[in-house]
Amino acid sequence: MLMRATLPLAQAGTAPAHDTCSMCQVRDKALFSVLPTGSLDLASVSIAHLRLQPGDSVYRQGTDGTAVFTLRRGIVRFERVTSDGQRRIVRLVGEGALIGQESLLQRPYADDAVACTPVEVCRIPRTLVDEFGRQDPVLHQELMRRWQAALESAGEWTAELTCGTARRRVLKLLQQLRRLSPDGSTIWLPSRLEMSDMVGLAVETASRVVSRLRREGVLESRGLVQARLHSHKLQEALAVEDD
Amino acid sequence: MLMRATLPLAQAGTAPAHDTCSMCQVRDKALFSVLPTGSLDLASVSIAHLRLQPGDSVYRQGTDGTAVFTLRRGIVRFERVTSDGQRRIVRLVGEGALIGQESLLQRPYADDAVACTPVEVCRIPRTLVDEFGRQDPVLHQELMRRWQAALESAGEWTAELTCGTARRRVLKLLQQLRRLSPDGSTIWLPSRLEMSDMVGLAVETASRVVSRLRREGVLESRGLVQARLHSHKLQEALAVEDD
DNA sequence: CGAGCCGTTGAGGGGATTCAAGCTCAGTGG
DNA sequence: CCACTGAGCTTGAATCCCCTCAACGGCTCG
Repeated sequence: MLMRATLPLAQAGTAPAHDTCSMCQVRDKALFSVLPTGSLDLASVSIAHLRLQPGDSVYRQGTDGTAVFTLRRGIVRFERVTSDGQRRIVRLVGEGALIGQESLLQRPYADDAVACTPVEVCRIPRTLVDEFGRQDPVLHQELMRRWQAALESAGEWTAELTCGTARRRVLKLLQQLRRLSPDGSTIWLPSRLEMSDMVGLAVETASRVVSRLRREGVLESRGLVQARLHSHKLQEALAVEDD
Repeated sequence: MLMRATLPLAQAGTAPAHDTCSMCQVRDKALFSVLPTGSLDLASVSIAHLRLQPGDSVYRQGTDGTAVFTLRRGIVRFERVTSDGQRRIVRLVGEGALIGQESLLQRPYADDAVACTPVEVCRIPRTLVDEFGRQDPVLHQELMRRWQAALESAGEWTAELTCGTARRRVLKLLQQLRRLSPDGSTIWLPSRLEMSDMVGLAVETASRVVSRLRREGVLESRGLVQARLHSHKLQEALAVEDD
């Protein structure tokens, strides 16, 4: 539930973050990709590398944020509790995403950000972003791009995942999950409870739909949290559903 | 005080804005509120003031945007068409909002932006924002704040308006509409079709719920598109609904 | 090995949709 | 002046999809 170990990369058995920023695996997707490589030596010092297990929070809604996070690996969900006490998952993000941007505006975090899969994030202090921002205004441009991407993704979530039949919603969700998976065909398969909170259905309904999709060969379970997804069958099923 | 603007979008005048920017009625809410008053004389020249009727588009999804808009009066909705051909309204904004920010990133508009009520907007060319941004970096800060506000509002829309019973969704929608109304008790009452596209229900269901709320005294119609809303009864009804 | 969690499946009921018919109201033209 | 028309709102009846309640099996873990 709480943030697990704040393991620097050094303790995790790899080289210290110090010299890894400039050769980061998600370097080209990350926030600082717009900066010249040289700047990153400076950055590495104050950036912490964290690992989280599924269910761990990156941060909690309402907390005063002092850092943004770059998602290096895994999937993170944004969730909040509605006024009638239901949990709703309002968006998912994958590798390369920047999360907790509101902290740059000195606002409290708007949602809970929770690891869906094993996750690695880089914790970037707000002050560091401010500093780089003063030096190189192009960083602001990049930040705005991130915000816009988040906004568009939120719009699509609302439009595609919150209406239509149970079957269609789940199919659309699978489509989303495929986009978030680095691997093309193996996806993270959320628990039925998580799925139900994403698409606004009862747990049992989600289970029924998934079971049927499995029988139809759209999906093959690979353990509890992974599945092999047959994209063409998915598209077929969606095409039928969409008329 | 208010200027007459030309009706058709294409030939909307630029001239009259000249002396109004610095004494704009939404000056303190608008994007340029962060700039010193003096700067605005410059701004007024290229800013056009437009009037739109309900149903008119501010801009269309996919269009290459060259301008952002400040909403001076009225309510604007963002809508898109889902892959199965349904229209979905994903967010509403009211007075003082900045819309079409994606144009600042030279991205096409993400949704259709449509006037819900009679609307007045100021069309601000991208180049003008760029220019001010170079002069005064605080403008970027303000833009980011706007993006974050939009994102949070989108999150709440998804969380509160897309699940639960029909009655609860409509009640929550009324709550939103009250927030968007300058007047505390008289709100814009969307058509049943619009409501159904906002909360993801059938038109008939929306109609049934609204009729019942009217019988219960939560709502009193004032013509076709306006209603008097009894806030305390609304809160009561929501409290019951939320357990 | 029992407890607890999660997933699955069945049965039944309820809320929303669908289909359909009137209704009001504004605009139109005879 | 008023019938005619069409669009939007309302309401009824029947249907269906999803929710709720419930039972059961597999799995992990103490």
